[in-house]
Amino acid sequence: MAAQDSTQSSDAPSSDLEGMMQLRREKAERWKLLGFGAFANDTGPLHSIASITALHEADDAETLEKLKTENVAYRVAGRVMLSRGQGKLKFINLRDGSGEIQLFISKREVPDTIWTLLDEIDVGDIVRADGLVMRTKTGQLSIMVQNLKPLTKALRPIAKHDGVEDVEVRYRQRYRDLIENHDEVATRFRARSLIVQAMRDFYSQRDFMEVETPMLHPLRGGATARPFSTHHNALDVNLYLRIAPELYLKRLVVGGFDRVFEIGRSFRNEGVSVRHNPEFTMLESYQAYATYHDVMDSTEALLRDVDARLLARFAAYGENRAFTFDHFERRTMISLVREVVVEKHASIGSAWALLGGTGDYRDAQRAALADSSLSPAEHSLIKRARTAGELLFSLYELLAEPSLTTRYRTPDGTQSVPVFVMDHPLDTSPLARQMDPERQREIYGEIEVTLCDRFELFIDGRELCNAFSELNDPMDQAQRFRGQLENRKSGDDEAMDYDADYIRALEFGMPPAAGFGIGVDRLVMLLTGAKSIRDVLLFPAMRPEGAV
RNA sequence: GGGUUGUUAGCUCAAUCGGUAGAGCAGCGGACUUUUAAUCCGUUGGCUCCGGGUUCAAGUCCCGGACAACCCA
Repeated sequence: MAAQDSTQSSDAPSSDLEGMMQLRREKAERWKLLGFGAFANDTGPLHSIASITALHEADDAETLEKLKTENVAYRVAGRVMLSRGQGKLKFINLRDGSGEIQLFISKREVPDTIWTLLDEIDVGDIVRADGLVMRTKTGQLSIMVQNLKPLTKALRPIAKHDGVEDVEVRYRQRYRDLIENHDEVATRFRARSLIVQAMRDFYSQRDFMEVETPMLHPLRGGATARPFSTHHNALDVNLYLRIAPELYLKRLVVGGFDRVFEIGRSFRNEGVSVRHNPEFTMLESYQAYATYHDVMDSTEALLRDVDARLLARFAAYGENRAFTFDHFERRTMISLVREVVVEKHASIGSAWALLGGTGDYRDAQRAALADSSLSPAEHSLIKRARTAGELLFSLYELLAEPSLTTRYRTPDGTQSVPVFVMDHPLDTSPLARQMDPERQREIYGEIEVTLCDRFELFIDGRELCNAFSELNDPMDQAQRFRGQLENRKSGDDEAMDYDADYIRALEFGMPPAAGFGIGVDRLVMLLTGAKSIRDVLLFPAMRPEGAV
């Protein structure tokens, strides 16, 4: 080929990264010599690849031959993912946002300029092609190219298979991860988008209104967690990034929006792990004139509905599930603790009337501290309990919660069954409504712990949802806020602030209501089988990169 | 915070007891008109994560650091 003698000007090595990039820059220059821009943008209207394959996947070669004579032409654009030559033929796998199709290029069928141009097209480049649909001898649906226009030169090489595995590169350079590990990664983020859309639809269909409340908060509230701090210069005020939208959403319920929900980011200034990212997405909903039992029902409906929508589009995520949505267990926290204590920690059980023994929570606390099957760290958490409720909660977290997955399974033992854990101690739930004392007496008899109308949902070892009937008594709420301040004084830096405006809102009267929160990232992890939260966040938090 | 493991070509990975840093793919040159990770011939490419040390000799051993994964708290 005569052109090459004059154009192979580079003496850079053709194989290290800098050499490859240099060669690609030179190829971009040659696009210009052939009359094309290296970064053109006038593509005109295009057909999506998926629409073409959907339309013609059933057509046999003969039918397509006929279409060819009728000049049914298509114009597509996308990234060159694979390319192979066969003498005067060239095959290119082209991918756009909708799918992939093969381009069939014959020297006979394209202008000479285009045939020459093909030498300057690399895997990774973005091109536009015009042509007719056809089937190759082997039956592969293809576009027989009549014209080709290069659109964007990729200066960096991509791996055509064996995509990058290093998780650090995958998270930092997500664009590259999406290209090279397309099937796994792009599919999972499409699934995430669908899941969020399905949740939105679920609430919209039930007459919930979607709202957006502030992310910059003057006070810490709505959850117990360490916040990020920032400063507003013009107002000269310190602000926190929200740790939860809860208190603002309930102000809206006061204002008469009986059903609201918000999907959005919250921020917690804590460590990163496979289950934690400093910014994460929650959905919170509030429904006036409902109780936490109503919300349990709608939670089951939500999860089944969202999952059905997901599997209708991405069936593969339904295979080999570690959990089921066919059946949900509802268990009280006290019964869960009793179960475990009776089986494995009899000394604690016999020490506390609540769990079937004789004494009060201090006796149980002493028994737990003497229980040598518990680790020093577990002992220190138990030691910290200052009330019967706090001790119950600690025992639940330490003894009952870890075994939910193994304890509650389908009859054949293959899948874990979701468990609603109900009726938490009041003193660990500063925004929840106290259980009606008569009702508590009916269910539990005379017990040492004051309970509230709350549940958390656990699925396959993960806490997914948190919900309660809302506390709407302003005097009670004010007292709980004061309790939080006491906790702060005694060293709890996750305690909430006293929110006087929220109390004022409650003084105008909030209808009885139930609220609900679900971790969207964790739900996506669960439904798509992701092991790390970083696999469901497009750009997970990373330590800043050194030199690029 | 502690422990374990890892970091070698653009990508995926080798390298025995401390003894010349390799392969496949990608790239580059060539052949090929129905390929599917095409094939065939030829070929280029390395600050072995960074900094010290031991040694005639270090990807390999020692010390320190960066980053990551996993486990524990």
